[in-house]
Amino acid sequence: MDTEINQLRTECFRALCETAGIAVTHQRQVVYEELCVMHGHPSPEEVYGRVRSRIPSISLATVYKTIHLFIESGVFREVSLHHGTLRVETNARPHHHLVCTQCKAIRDIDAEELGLTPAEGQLSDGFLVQRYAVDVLGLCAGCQKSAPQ
Amino acid sequence: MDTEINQLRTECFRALCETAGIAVTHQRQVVYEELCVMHGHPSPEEVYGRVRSRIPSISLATVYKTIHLFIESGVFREVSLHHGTLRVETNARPHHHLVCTQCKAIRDIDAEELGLTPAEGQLSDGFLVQRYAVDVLGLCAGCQKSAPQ
DNA sequence: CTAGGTGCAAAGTATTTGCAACGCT
DNA sequence: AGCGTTGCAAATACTTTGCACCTAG
Repeated sequence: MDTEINQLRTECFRALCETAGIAVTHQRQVVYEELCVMHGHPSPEEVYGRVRSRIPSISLATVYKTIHLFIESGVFREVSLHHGTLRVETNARPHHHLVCTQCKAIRDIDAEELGLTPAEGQLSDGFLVQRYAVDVLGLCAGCQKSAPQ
Repeated sequence: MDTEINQLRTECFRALCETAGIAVTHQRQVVYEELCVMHGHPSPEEVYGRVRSRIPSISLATVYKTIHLFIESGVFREVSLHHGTLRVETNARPHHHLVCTQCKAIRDIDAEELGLTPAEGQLSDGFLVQRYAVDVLGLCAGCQKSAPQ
């Protein structure tokens, strides 16, 4: 029976919503619960598919709105902060990215300046490492001033 | 005068195309040259905008095709391998991603298992680090077998 | 000469928005 | 009761595709 664990999730979710200052609705509750039990990195469509089996009348737009709300509130994260459109890497030097979580600006930082030199070769499960791409997430100087908190 | 440097780029580009086994066309040449002088992480639209000032008749579709060709041939990279659609991170533990460059599959790896613990705090330019997101790019076990080379 | 490349327009996918009805607080 | 939330349909953004014509090799 998942009843008890869902009961627990309901409590957690109410608390989360209170903190974030948003309303607790049945749709949000169900999207939250389904996300909690989904593994991997589901797309809005996949979430929609599962949620619809519990709330047949829900719309995809609501799922999108809810996911965005969760991300803004810090309840969940998105896999990549720069997923919007195709972007070409024009910098040929080995480098990583400073990504501002506020304004989404991306700045390059030379690999050696960042000083991260992880192990090469084969990982335990047979994954063959080619290279590392590091996103350093944080606040750029500008956003630290404008959003002091 | 940029004439000389462009002359040089023309040479480089011909060599690149030869290696990749693709034809050298005026459109590809110009897209290549513009990408070389653009900074940051341009979108196809931005590239189109610049290229159009030199080849007014070029179509956005050609720019897309050309960018994809460049990426496949390894002439340029894309900023994020998982930019397609919004994906929700359901794994609450601190972790990073093993991304297969062949089949695009993403697997989680615990942060401590990867053993990468970079410095916290403030970077030289005032960027305030919150966390690191690492993509380990390579070939998963399956793709190593199917594409031995 | 011919295989591959281009431009156009149309189609496809992903996501957002305006608005009337509805439900939480 | 009032404002935020929902569902719908339409709009928008981004990207791909089919096809006739063109061009590099």
